[in-house]
Amino acid sequence: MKSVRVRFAPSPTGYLHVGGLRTALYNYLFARKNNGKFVLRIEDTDRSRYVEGAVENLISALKWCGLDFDEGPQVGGNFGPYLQSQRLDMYQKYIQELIIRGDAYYCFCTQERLEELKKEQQKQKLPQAKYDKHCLLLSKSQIENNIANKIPFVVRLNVRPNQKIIFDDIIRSHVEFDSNNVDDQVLIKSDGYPTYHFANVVDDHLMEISHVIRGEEWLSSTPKHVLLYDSFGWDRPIFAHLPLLLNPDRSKLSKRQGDVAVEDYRTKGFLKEALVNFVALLGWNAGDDKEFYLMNELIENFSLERVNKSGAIFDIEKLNWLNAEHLRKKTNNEILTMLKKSIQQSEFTNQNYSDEFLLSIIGAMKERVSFIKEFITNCQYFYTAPMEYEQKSIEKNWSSETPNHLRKIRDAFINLSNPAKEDFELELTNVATELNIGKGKLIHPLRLSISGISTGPGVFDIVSILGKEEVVKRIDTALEKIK
RNA sequence: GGCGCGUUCGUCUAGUGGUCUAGGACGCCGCCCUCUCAAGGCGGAGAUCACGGGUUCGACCCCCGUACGCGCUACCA
Repeated sequence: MKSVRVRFAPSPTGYLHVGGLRTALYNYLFARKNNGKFVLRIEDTDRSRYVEGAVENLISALKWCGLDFDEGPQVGGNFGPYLQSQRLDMYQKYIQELIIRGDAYYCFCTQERLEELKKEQQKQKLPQAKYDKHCLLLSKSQIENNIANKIPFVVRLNVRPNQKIIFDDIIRSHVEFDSNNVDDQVLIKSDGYPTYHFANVVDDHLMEISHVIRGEEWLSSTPKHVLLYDSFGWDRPIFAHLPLLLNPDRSKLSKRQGDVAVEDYRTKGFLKEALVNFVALLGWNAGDDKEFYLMNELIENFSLERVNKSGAIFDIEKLNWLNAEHLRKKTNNEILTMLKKSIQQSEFTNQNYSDEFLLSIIGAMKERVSFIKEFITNCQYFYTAPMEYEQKSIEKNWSSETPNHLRKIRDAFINLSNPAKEDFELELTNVATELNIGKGKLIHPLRLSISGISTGPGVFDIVSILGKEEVVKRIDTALEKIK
């Protein structure tokens, strides 16, 4: 069997789209699973759409996601260059072959004539607007003359009528087109650059790509590519056209309806593990109930045969859940590193917290957060004393007796030397017994006093993390502030 | 309009002719645990398997048609 070589071939229009990420990921998984090569090729044949820095962005987004490629820009390889704009001479060479063979031809039609043609065809209600092969009739000398006179031209694919174009697709199985419905696609543009359709075929062949795994939007133009392979006498790669990623309204996933760039999710605080896991499951599953995957598990289990046919809506709720799942699977030390980074970007950037302190927060909050930043936002009281107290909790838990109760707790705490969590709890239990009231009557006001809110880890966890001095101080403050 | 592809709970999906009175997950609701909030456990609501015809003893699964959705229809990818 031919060795597996796949490619991700984005055009450098700015950023890595999550749909692009999924295409890249499936290519990557397929390559790794089959001990093949994953190559990155940049499809920059449209000079008008080129965005400065886009290639670098693409590569860094790919890398962030953990998709390292074996060949491509920056890393090189034996099949380069990997930027199509640097392969122009190769396209020239191959287009000549096609022209000589009559499978492609020069076309000197002006934009105006083309537009008129289209208008006319629409007026006649022709089933489809196609180029009319007008320039196919040009004689050799006319062509030479035009070229000599520097009349702009394109080169078109010469599609022969009344042919069935049939190809197989791993995901869609058998697909059939009638050549009468295939337009004489422009292969070389008037600026000398190839179109996607031509460059893609030449490059995939030259780069010995074994499997073309790409989005469904390419399915309709695959007959053109097949015609090209056949004309050159090249082996066709195995095709696999992936279902599209959709907006909540089922249209093709786009900006406007939320974030589409991998970078957006990164800055929002999503873990790369969660994004990759989530995107992998959009259109693929192993056939069992497993939903939590690490990259190596995806590689182990992935197969193109189990990719779905229908488009999938990008549902952020499930991504959130997966993010929490992945976060909980991380070690506290891994989280510590991320938390420190997050603190640097927060209002507490100037504070100096010990690793030990932060680690104890992580231990207390790990089950209660979905995002790293929530280790700060969901429990600000660990970083700064409460400025205000949740009104609802005051109404519910604060009575005229409460100040006296709290004073007793404070006095009990203050005498403790080097107390552990259990010591605080014991003292509070004693006070409750002495007062002949339930512990809850003490716990809730205590929680409110030291945290300002009514939710969070066990109150004794908070107390021991904050420490005796700080807790006593906060109780005093609360006694003053809460009337 | 033409061509192509698709259609199972709100969403992601399992399902390859009898095991489906359709399973799981997210989300939602309830209960348990409990000092709160989570996490966890248990349970619930939620899909006439787009619709209509076939084929078959039997169809979510096979065939045909219809509807709807999406994609392509560029000298963009």
